[in-house]
Amino acid sequence: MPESAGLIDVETRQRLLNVAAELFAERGFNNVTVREICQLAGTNVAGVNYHFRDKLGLYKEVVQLAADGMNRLKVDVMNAAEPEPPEERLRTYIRLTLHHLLDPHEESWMEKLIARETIDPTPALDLIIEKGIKPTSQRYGRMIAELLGASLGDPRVWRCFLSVHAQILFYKMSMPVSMRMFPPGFKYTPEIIDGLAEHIYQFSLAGIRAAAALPRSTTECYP
Amino acid sequence: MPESAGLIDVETRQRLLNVAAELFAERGFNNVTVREICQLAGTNVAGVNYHFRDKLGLYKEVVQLAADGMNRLKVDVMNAAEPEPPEERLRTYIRLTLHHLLDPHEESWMEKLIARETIDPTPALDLIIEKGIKPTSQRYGRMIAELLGASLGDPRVWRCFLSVHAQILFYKMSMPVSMRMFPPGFKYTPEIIDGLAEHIYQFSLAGIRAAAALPRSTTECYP
DNA sequence: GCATGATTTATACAGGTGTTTGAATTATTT
DNA sequence: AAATAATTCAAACACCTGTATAAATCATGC
Repeated sequence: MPESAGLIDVETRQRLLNVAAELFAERGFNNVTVREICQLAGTNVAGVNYHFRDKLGLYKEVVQLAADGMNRLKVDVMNAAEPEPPEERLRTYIRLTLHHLLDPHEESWMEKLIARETIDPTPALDLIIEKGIKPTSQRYGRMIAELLGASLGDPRVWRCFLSVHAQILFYKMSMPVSMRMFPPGFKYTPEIIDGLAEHIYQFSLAGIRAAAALPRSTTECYP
Repeated sequence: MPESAGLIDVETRQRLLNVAAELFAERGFNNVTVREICQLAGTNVAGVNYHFRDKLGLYKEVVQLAADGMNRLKVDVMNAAEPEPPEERLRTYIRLTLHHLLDPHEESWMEKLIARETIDPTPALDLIIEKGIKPTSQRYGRMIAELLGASLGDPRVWRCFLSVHAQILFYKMSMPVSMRMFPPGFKYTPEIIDGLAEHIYQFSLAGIRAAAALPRSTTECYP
C-alpha cells in the first residue's frame, strides 16, 4: 500500500537522519543500534546500509549536519551580539549553550551531539573538529581575548575558554550524578538553568579578569 | 607445569583485579571485554565468572577498591593540608587531582575510574556515589564554604565546587580534542600540568571570591 | 597415597550486533 | 504499456559478547 503517499511520507532517508540525530545525540554512537533507528523510522534494517553505506556513514552525515547547523546558529547569535560589550557576549554564550544542553524542552540535538563527541569520541572526531569546532573557536577566542586584553595567540585565551566551556559541558555530562545528589524530583527548569548560567558567568568573568592580571605564563605552547 | 609456583604467581583473582582496574579506568566498562581482561591476566575466559560471578561483579569490586583507595588518599592529603589556609588547600586539591588524571607517569587508575563513571555511568554509579563521592564531598564542601565565608548549606558551595571540579575533569575527558588542537607531538609533561593547575587555581579562586560577593541566589535548592 | 574440594581449562551456548543478499515492490522512463 | 531503474523487504550471515558446563588439573587433609 503506497500510504496515500506524498504528504505524510517524508523521504525515508530524511526520516532516518532525523531519528538517528535524536538518538545519537542522546545516547552516543555506540549505545544506539541500527535496528532501533530503523524501527523508529519505520524502515527495514537494511535501510541504513542502502542509504548511508553503513552505520558510521549515517553517523558522519548526522555529525556534518550538526556542525553546519551549529555554525550557522552561533554565527547568527554572535553577530547579533556583536555591538554589545564582550561581557554581555560571554553571558549570552553561556546562557544559550546551557539551555541547549540542559533544558528538556529545547530539542537541540546538535549541541548535545558535539558535546558528547568531545568527551566520548568516535571515528568522526576529526570531522567534528574541522567542521564544528575550529570554524567557531576563533570567534570565541576573540571574545575571550578582548576580555583578557590580550592577543589571540596568548595561551591564556585558550585556557580561559576551556575553563568556561568545561563548566557548561560538565553540568550536562554529570547530570546522572547530580540527579542522585539532589533531592528526589529535581528537574532542570528554565529558571534553574538561568540561575546556573548566571553563576557560571560571574564565576568565569572573575576568573578571566584574574588571569588578565597575571603575567603571560612561561610556557608559550598550549595549553 | 606448575610454574615453579608460589613466588611469581600472584593469586589469579588478584591479577584479574589489577588488569581489570587498569583497563576499566582507561576505557570504561563497556569498551573492555572479559576476554581481553582474562588474556592479559593469563587466565581462562571463565576466570571472571568463577571469581566474580560476572563482569559487573568484577567491575563493582574494582569500583569498591577505587572508592576506598581514593578516600584514604584524600583524607590523608587533606589532613596533612589542614593547618594551611583554604587557599592553599584548594591549590593542592587541584594540582594533585590534575596530576592523577593527566600525567601518564602517574598510574592512578582510581581517579580515572571515578572520573569516567561520573561522566559515562554504569549500573555501579550508585555504589560510586555512596562510597566514593559522598564520603569526601563534605570535606571539599567545607573548604569551599570557608573560602566563600558561607555555611555548608549555601547553594553557592556546591556550585563553586562543581565549577572547580568541572575544569579538572574536562581537561582529562577532552584530551582527544586537545591533542588534535595543539601542535603535533604535544604531551602533558609534569611542568605543563603544573602550569595548567595554577591556571585553574587562579581562575577558580577569583571565581569563588566573586560568588562570595554576590547575594545568596534566590533558588534555595541545588544546584 | 588417596580422596575430597578448589581451581583452571576447553568448549559450547544464547543473544545481540552490523552487514549482506537476492527477491519483491515501487517509481520512473521510454 | 512495457522496460528499466530505484527502493524496500525478509531472511540470513558472520562476528563478537557474556555466560554456562563438564571435564581436567591442582592443592590439601586424612
